[in-house]
Amino acid sequence: MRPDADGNDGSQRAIRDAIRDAIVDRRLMPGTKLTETDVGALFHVSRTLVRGALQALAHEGLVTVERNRGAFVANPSPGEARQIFATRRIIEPGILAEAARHITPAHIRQLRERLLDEGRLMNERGQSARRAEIKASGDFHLHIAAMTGNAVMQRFMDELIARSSLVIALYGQSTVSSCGHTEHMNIVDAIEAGQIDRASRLMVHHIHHIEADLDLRARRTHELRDALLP
Amino acid sequence: MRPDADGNDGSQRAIRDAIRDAIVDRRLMPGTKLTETDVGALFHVSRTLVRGALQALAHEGLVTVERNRGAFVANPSPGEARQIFATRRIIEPGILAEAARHITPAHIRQLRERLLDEGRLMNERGQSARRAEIKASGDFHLHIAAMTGNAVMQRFMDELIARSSLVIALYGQSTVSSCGHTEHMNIVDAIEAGQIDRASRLMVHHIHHIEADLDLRARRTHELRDALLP
DNA sequence: AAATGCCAGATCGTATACAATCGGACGGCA
DNA sequence: TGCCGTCCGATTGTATACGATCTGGCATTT
Repeated sequence: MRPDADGNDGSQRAIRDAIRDAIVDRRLMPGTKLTETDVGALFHVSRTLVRGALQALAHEGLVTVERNRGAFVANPSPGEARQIFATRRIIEPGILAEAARHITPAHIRQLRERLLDEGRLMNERGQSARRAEIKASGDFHLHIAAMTGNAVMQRFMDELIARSSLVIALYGQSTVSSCGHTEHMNIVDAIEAGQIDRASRLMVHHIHHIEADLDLRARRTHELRDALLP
Repeated sequence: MRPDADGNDGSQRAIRDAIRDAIVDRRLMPGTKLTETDVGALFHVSRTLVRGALQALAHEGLVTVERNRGAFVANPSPGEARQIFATRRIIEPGILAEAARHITPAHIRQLRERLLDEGRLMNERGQSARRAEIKASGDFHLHIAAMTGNAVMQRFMDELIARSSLVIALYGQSTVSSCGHTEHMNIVDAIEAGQIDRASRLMVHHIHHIEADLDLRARRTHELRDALLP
């Protein structure tokens, strides 16, 4: 089911995924220049493949490309961040309802296992634990999307979650809100109880809470260029 | 080579847009091979730019790329078509609600003007009129999405509408349903009356009707390759 | 000293070159 | 005749070459 319909073989795909992971994991800071030659040297490939990967990432919104200047790790503005979460609030309740129609007890079990891992991560401290926590939190939403069996939707969600992770890493307060985990649990409970409406409402609130835990007022840019130019 | 009078990075974008329009307008039949050299010759550019454009279109789902075989105009399966419309049914009611919060009388007037054009096209016969009608119908949905002021959402809708147009061109019956136009009018009426819930319901039904007017049972492929391989 | 003009290095945009792969045609063989 | 293996042209995948453009520093001017 995954013979790469994109047609891109390992090389370009591998580069794209590696950079994406690095961005989402925040090992690459927003605004970082992604020089084609340098990236190519790291992966032992030519600029051609790197360019392809960067263009794909630009399409996903994780990288911005400026003509004759190059590619940079995306530095989403607060406005962009709000749009991302607004989009999620529109889409995800619908996804939940659709997923509920296809759900099996096995799926529920899978979700609960995820939640256990999530809970474990929550109790750890440190950078890497926090990163893992952000990732796990996103995976929860992706797993629900996967249950719809709708590949189109799933691709949209992939993009939204990746960009959300970037935004959270950027604007998240150091005091991580621990309510996300319990909210996930509540959502699964509601799904299992067949209370889809309630689950959808919980999901909307949950996304609201994620956004509310960010500090979107102060723009954390020291790059005047993209602070002044739109 | 030529400093493209467009001013911006016109070359690759121009090629991509030209091919996209051709696909959505159905001047390029699904399954048509898009040989890099040939396309490049048409636009007087090298394969490099063509490849970029084709990869971008592949990302949008309008083109499929098979490794070592090349790019083809997408030939969406009935299953894919259903996923596209299912996604629209999930997203568009939410878009409608969001758009309603930003709407002004000027917007309503714009929508009504669109509808007049649509009505005019409906009364004409012939291939090109039908194509224009499909396009106008999609534009209606895109305009509503634009009113949300949410660029993320808008990009998703761009993709969904483009793919929908392709699907309609592929699987649409020759007897075009004329109810789409009146449904659009009813939706605008509901929005103007402030009955957002009703408008959303109408929108869902409308999308259902569009899908119901397709013949998604018989796969119209004579390409055994992609009929047999998943 | 501040501002301006100019040059050089770095980096990108595009074209082209070369290698890898595929698909069809041709011819041998049962 | 029909089938199968082999070869060749066509097309793609990747790398490299070369001109265009930007950036930053240095020298010159006021």
